[in-house]
Parts: sequence; C-alpha cells; structure tokens
Amino acid sequence: MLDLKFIRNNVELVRQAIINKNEKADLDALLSIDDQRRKLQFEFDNLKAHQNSVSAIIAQRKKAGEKIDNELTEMSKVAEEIKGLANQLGATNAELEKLLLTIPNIPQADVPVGKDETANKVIKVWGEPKQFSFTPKDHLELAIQNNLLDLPRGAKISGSGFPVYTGEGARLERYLINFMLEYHCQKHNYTELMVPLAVNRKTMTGTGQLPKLEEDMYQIEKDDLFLIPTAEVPVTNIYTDEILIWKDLPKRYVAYTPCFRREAGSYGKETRGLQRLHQFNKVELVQFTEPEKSAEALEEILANAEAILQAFNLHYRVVTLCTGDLSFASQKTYDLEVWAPGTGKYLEVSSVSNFGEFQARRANIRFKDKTGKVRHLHTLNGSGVATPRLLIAILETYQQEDGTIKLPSVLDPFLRLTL
RNA sequence: GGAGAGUUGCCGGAGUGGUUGAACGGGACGGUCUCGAAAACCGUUGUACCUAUUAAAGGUACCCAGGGUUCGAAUCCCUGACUCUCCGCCA
Repeated sequence: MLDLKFIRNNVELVRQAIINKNEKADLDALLSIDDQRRKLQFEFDNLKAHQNSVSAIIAQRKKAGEKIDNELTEMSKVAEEIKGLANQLGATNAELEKLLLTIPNIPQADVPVGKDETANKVIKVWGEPKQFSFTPKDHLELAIQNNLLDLPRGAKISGSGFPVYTGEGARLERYLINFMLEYHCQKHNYTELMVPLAVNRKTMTGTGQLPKLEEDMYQIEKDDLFLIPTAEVPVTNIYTDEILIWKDLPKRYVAYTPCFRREAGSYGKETRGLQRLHQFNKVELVQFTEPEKSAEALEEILANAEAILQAFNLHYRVVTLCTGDLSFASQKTYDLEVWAPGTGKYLEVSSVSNFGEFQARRANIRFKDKTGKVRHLHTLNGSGVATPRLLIAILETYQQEDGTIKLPSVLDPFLRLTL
C-alpha cells in the first residue's frame, strides 16, 4: 500500500495512477475518511490525556487518604466518552485501512502509459524463430505422441487444467525444475527455500493478492487458508513484521512451488494443452533490496530469467508492460515471452516486477539503513521460469520430423543423473 | 484430538492494579582515558500516529492478538494465535 501521507500530498499523482492502471479505487472517500479519522484521533488523544492526568491525581489523593468521590464520578463520565470515541475511531480506522488496500501502486515514470497489452513495448529480441523443413506440430500433439501427458485423466480426477505428466514427461518436468533451481543457486547466488503451499489471509494481503483477487484463488474455507498462486506470496512474506539490517541486503531467494490459479473468467482463452492451467510448476526468484538498489535488481532478475531461456537456446522477447497491463502492486514489470513454433505464438514464461515499498509497507517489512534509520525495503520478484510454457517451447522447438524430441544438451547432466 | 506450562524492549530476565516506555544484566553505539587497543568509567539505546511544521516542543497508543472489568490494566477476567512438555493418532 501507499503511505497515507504520500497520498495526502500527491493526490493528483495517485488519481492519475488509478486511471492509468484501469483500477477502481475511491480516492475521495479515502481522503474524507482520513480527515475524519484525524479529527477523531485528536479528540480521543486530548480526552485520554485528561483522563491520564486526573488518574494520577486520584492516585496521589488516595495515597494521602483524601476524598476522591468528585473525581471518580467525573471520570466515570469521561471513561464513557472515551469508550464511545474509541469505538468510532476503531470503525473509522478499519474503513480507512480497507480503502487504503484498494489503492494500487504507482507506475514508474519510465513505464509506457496505455490501456491494455497493445501498448506494451518490445524492448529486446533474443535469437530467431526456429525454421523447420516440415510443418512443426504443436506441443499437445507431440506430448500425446510421446506419452508425456495425460490430460483427460487429470481432468477426471480434478478437472480441466490439472495436468497429469506421465513417464518421461514427468521426469522431464522434474529435470527442468531441478535445472532451474541449480542454475539460480549456483550461477546467480540465490538461496533456495521450500515454503508452504497454503497460506493465511494476512500473507495473501501482504503481497497484494487480497483483497482484490479473492475470486482467482483456491480457498480452504475451513481453515481460512489459500493455495498460493505463486511462490512470491510465501517467500516475500517470510519477513513480515521484521526489521532486517542493510548489511544483509540484498537477499536473494529462489523457490520451486506448484502454483494454483482459478483463472476465473478466462475460459476458452488460449487453453489448448499446457498453455493455461489451474495448477502448474514455477521456479520463482524473489529479492529484498535497499530502496536505492531496486531498479538495478529488476534488471538483474530479468537477466537471471533470460539466462534460463538462453541456456536452452530458445528464441524470446522482452516486453515492458504498459500502465494498463501492470498488476495492482507493481511499479514496473517486464514480461519474458518465449517463442513456441508449433503453436505459432510468443508465450509468457516470466513476469519480472519491482514493487518498490508497496508490498513491504503492506507486510510491514523494514530494514535499518547505514545511518540507523528504519525504513521500508523494496521487494521484487520474477519467474525463473514457469515450466508449462517452457516445456511447450522446448517440445516444439526441439521436435524432429518424425515427432520425436531431441532435448538440448544442457539437460544432459540431469538426464544422466545416477545415484 | 486431550492435559499442562509459557509469550515483556536487540537478547536474557524482573514486574505488588496507580508517573512503568517499563528494574537488573548483557549486547550495540557515542565519549573519557590510551601511541593504539583492552579494561574501567560516563552517556545513549524504540515504533506508530496526532497537533505544529521555520523549527523546537507536546500529546496518544503499543509489554503475543482481540474483547471485558476499573476512575486507572504489562498486572485481574474471557476468547484466539503461537511456542514448549506429556498423552493419543499418524506419513
């Protein structure tokens, strides 16, 4: 969330950000509640101060054996008043908090302004689309021919969008995950975490999924838990309500988790095969940085994610999301889109975002800087990368004319794994 | 799931319902001393919000969380979370 004082002092900037992000947030209501709250707070504080001072007098008199009846009757009235004010203040604060959580983060100045993905900007293209001497098949055909996937049975036991990987398909999926984890740990200096896949409401609110996206998540109602839509959620929140020290920053974490998304309202959109799933695997990179270093870290994470695609020698492009396509919590986001020659499309395999202090403020994650001052740090994350679309690109790119797959040699050490 | 114990500041650890933001110890930081360091001594050691913002200053809240009792709660009562021990169940 944004700093209330910042909002007060930059009303128009915030208003514009809401518009540019296509968000609906009632800024005026927020401001008027804030006003109301400050008035109540002032009244409350004054009355409390009065109560405190008289209470001290009562204590003295009582000790001295003097009469205190008058004070007591007056104070019981004051106590009533305070109770009333406290209730009002509590309700007002709750309302304020609720509104504040609906105000989106402000895009960085260098983010292109635009309504939807058509305004996104391609800033980099790596490699070239693979040329084939035959008509390339799409990944679903290839997967079926090679017995890598069993989608009907996945649908039978869970529903559509819950894939079953079979035999070599399951092994390949596992190797890909392992490859990426090892790559980021060994070459990019990340620390691996294994984290809970179900998290509580506070955690979901910390990274900004709640309250806006409740409809998009699988919920375990009995325990008020949610299945994570990305490892970003548990990993970023590990430091909730903590104060780190600048010497320990940046912190770099990598975590593999399955991700669960209801994808409500996106039926029929690019759903063939593994393109859009309710459960998929993803290796996620998360960094906690000093505010001055987050812009740099964003480029680093992008490069870390790109390194994976480059290792597989896959053609891809990097896109800067425009304001309208930016997520609620993000200040700036790069998408990595890998080329899938059989499907004939660029597929998003990674989203790399700088959240500034937005998440840190929600989750109350701070750090002590060089001067000893306690401030909110910056959080960032990026997929490094999501497997289903990576798998699509690999299958489609490395298919042979007979439909078999010749896997890229970087995977050899994993395929030969013997223990 | 059942029974018990606990949760206080950076850490350890006191705390009788009435100047307790919180004793005492440790750590950290600053200073004195020293060529330098150690030791010793002195001092400092919070966060959020509000009023005022030129500044200074003042006020309020916070002893796991939320309620309650009371003129007044770290202290009493209730509920919940978490940790530890024992029992049961279990991969």
